[in-house]
Amino acid sequence: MPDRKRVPELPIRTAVANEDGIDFTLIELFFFAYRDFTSDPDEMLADYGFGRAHHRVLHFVNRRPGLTVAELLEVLKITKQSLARVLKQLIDTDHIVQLQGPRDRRQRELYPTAKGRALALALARPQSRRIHTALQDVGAEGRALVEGFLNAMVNPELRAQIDAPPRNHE
Amino acid sequence: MPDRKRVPELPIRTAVANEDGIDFTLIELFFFAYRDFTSDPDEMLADYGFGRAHHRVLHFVNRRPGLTVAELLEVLKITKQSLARVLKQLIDTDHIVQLQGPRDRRQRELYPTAKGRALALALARPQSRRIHTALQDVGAEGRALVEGFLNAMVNPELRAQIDAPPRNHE
DNA sequence: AAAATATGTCAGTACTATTGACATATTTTT
DNA sequence: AAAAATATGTCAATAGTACTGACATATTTT
Repeated sequence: MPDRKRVPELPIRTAVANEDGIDFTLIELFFFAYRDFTSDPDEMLADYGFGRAHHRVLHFVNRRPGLTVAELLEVLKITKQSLARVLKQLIDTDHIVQLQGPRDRRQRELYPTAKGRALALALARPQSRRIHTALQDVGAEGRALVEGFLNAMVNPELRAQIDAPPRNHE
Repeated sequence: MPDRKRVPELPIRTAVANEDGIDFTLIELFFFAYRDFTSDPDEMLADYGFGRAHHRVLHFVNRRPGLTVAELLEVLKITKQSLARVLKQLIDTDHIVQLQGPRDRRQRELYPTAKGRALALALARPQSRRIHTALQDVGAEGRALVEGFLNAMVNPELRAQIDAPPRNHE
């Protein structure tokens, strides 16, 4: 009868490389790049008692002023319960205002205030600077290519949403 | 005497574009790209009762077998209390084993098991496929450029860490 | 008038992260 | 040899972001 006690599994001492056609290099780089990309605004947000979720809401409300709560949930892919606390805080602190929908009065259109616009720009500034620097390192023709790459990384179903150009409202 | 009651802030109805030299397009794309990039493994991990943190630990232990707990904390930039639960679960489920450091017996070297290696590869597969497809859309010469871009997005202090090629241990 | 929709809210839970405090084993310094 | 520093582990409390499920209200559609 075999030993049913716990046999320690054997350690594998060889590193995974880019084997099996798996691109570990870019997987890892993407992780580091995104982490550092979000680190600058994260630090600034802490001063307001805000987190990354507030940034995202603020970003999209500034990009698509007048979007409804439902549209925002759709873009962010979160539930309304998750949004509730964050949105309430942004409204209470006068970064965002809600207006009753003109056609459908059940809807709440979301707009940034001057304060909310200013914060969104302040948060985006270091991120944009980082991107700009990274693109310089890569040559001028790189921008279109990087944009194409990032775009192709997004699920196809969602691309329509993204391509929708930010519009001014009413 | 001015009204001290709450005056509703005025809504701004114009969308932020890529004004002030701020690259909102790429900021937004980077957000969507990373979200979808992590969505495939996230779904798989749910089947194990694991989260994204488990994935990251598994990834780096497979990439740098034999790294110590302190080295792992340094790479992930989290605290040992955050790591504790996740690492314990991975050890209890035989995805990772700990060996006493040969030189310094206080250290715990972390190694993947066959099971842990298999899971790491399974999680990386859809991510790699996504990257591969995105690169195809962008042309063959694009890969080096994308790698350069992502690399330049990382904080310079950390680049040494990344460039350290995954090594086989002992 | 009834059903569907848009929003808001309450309650409970999970995951990942934090800080602070303390314990143990081991190595380094004095 | 004793003291200090280091590597790891663990306990407790807290925060931020997310989830599901349930229910309430106002409004629009059927």
